[in-house]
Amino acid sequence: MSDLKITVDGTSREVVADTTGFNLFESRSIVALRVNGELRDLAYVVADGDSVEGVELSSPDGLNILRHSAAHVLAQAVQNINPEAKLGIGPPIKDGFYYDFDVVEPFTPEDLRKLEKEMDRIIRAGQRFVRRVTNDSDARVELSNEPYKLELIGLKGNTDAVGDGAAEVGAGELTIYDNVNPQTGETVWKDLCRGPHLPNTRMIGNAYSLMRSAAAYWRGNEANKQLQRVYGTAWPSKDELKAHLERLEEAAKRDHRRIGAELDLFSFPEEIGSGLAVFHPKGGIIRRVMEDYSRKRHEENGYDFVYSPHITKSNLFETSGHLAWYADGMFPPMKLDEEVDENGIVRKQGQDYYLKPMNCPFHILVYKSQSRSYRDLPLRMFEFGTVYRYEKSGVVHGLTRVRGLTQDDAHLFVTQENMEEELTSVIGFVLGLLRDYGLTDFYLELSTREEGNPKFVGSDEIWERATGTLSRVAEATGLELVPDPGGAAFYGPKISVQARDAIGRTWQMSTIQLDFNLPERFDLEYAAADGSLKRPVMIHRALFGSIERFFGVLTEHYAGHFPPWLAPLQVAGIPIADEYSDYLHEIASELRSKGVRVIVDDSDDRMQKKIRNHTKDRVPFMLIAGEEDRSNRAVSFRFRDGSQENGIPVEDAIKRILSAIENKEQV
RNA sequence: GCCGACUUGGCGCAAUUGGUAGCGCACCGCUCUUGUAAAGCGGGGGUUGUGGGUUCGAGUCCCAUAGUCGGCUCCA
Repeated sequence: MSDLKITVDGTSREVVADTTGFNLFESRSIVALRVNGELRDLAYVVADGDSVEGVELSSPDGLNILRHSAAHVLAQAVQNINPEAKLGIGPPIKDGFYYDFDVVEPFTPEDLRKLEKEMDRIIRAGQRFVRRVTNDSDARVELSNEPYKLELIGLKGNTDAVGDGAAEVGAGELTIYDNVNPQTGETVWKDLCRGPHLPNTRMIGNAYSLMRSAAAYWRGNEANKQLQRVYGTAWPSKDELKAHLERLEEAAKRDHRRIGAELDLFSFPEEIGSGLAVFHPKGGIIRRVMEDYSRKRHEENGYDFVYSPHITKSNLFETSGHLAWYADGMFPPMKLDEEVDENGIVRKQGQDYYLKPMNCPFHILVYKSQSRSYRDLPLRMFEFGTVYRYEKSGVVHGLTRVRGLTQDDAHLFVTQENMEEELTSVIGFVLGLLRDYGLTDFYLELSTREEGNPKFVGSDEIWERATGTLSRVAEATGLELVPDPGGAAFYGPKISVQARDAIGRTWQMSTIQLDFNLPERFDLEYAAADGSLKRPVMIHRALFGSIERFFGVLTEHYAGHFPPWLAPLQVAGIPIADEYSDYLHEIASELRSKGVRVIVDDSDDRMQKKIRNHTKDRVPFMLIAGEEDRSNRAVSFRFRDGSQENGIPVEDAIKRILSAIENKEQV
């Protein structure tokens, strides 16, 4: 028997024929192989010249294999319980997996529990995952009862069309995985699948859980039938599963909708309508401080402040093109009917008025209100512009997806020559301001046009120039740059700033869009130095995106522990007993005279109760005073995290508070 | 928009098979008041999202509608 020369984890080895991954790796944490760059089952029989690496269960590839194998077990469990269920696809996803099924009755929570029991049984049975190569025609016969799998076979090789189904029918050979009973050798279940899988079901272990079920369109297309999707999570160990569930719990505690109610910041009265928020006094303070600071910074950076109405006749959005592309996303028009006199003469023309979904056309009209010269440019118009968008009922979500929102919107009119310079300064401005609000970890996304999609208007040449400019500017920041093909607005490409919050989630924040299209549609001009008329370029940018959304993101980022400069109540004075109220009131008036938001809690509650109340309210500074403090003209700090500093001289305490506010420090 | 679940006093929750709506917190009143996350007693407040229907009788069943939640699709 001739020896084969292979490389194992970078080291050359000679092995006998029919050697498999099982022979090469003893560690049970190796669950699959990477052979010449391709993932394979451990049962793969090595060939001469192969370069083989072991895939650790806890590696990203290993976790995907674990989760995808768990998805197969789920599918088997579903079909064991309901043989009529037809299989969709079942890929691994972040933290888990899902599998789609065509079933008559949607899954209930009780169904999920039953399915977990059945999965346990399958896992304990230690079924082997056995790869079998097949071909289109054989597979079609074998899977004649699985219409969705048949459809995928038809798409094989067309990676774009397969989409999430790549786990089933990726490039290369068509394969079926048989689940084999290790005792009898009998195939108990099978699924069209590219693999690889764990060697057997037992290795899935018990660190998995079915999380929820929901409907999902077949192959992600709204025009297709909805299948029932079951989501699960799976981990190498019970501890990791527990940690994951705790992370979900932590995220739920930070949910801005929950904190918004707890801290009395905002609400969505049913009487007003879905996606329409009211800000309560405490939320109002945070919002006003956010806005005030933004105004100040815009003023310092050469922006002009403009104002525009909330409604407009339809022609404005016809010219801009928004009505043609986004009429569905706009509130329907207010129709003013034509009035005709008794002779049939039109006395008053009929008109459609729309709530504005965008501010740009209004700013354009300001631009057009006079002849512009190159000396006027760049012209930077800023507005807290309130817009209304008819978001589909199913997508409205807290403050992050609403139907009425206020954008911190600006439109910059620049010459082609200074466009790049202006973009560079805008992005610096944006990042600096976001940092002031406490977000510090960013990356950029460059959204570009999708070739051939008619949604994108304007010439190829213009798109290339705009995209090239944005990309140079983005690269110059030194931040990580992620491409987003097809993500551009219909009128131009954009850079968006993505921020990571305190628990590592990313949020799309600011967008900066370059637009050659609207200036053309509105026939914008300026007189160049040589006297000729030229077309300016527009830059659209919103820094918060929408104030509502930014408010929501900051709430989750801080988990309601807003830094003192934003906190609705900055200082709460808590006397040990009634007798010390006056002393605290004295300190409070001094703070108040310096603009600090402060109260003294002289309610009937015990001091312990007051500490509890103001801690729950996330008040950054609690000032406690009793005899000891008063006689030393001092005060004791207590902070939201329970820590304390006692006997601080009043003057120092005041300085400390003022400086934290002034410097936007977190405490 | 689609699929599913949910909707009980300000908030969080209870109400066996359809049979007179309860609790905690909060609120109001009184009493109490010294050191770091809930003092005690008493009181008021809901007809169960809204509109229909079934029934002798509905918070509990049916239909519609609004809103919320979880997904899918979408996000200028």
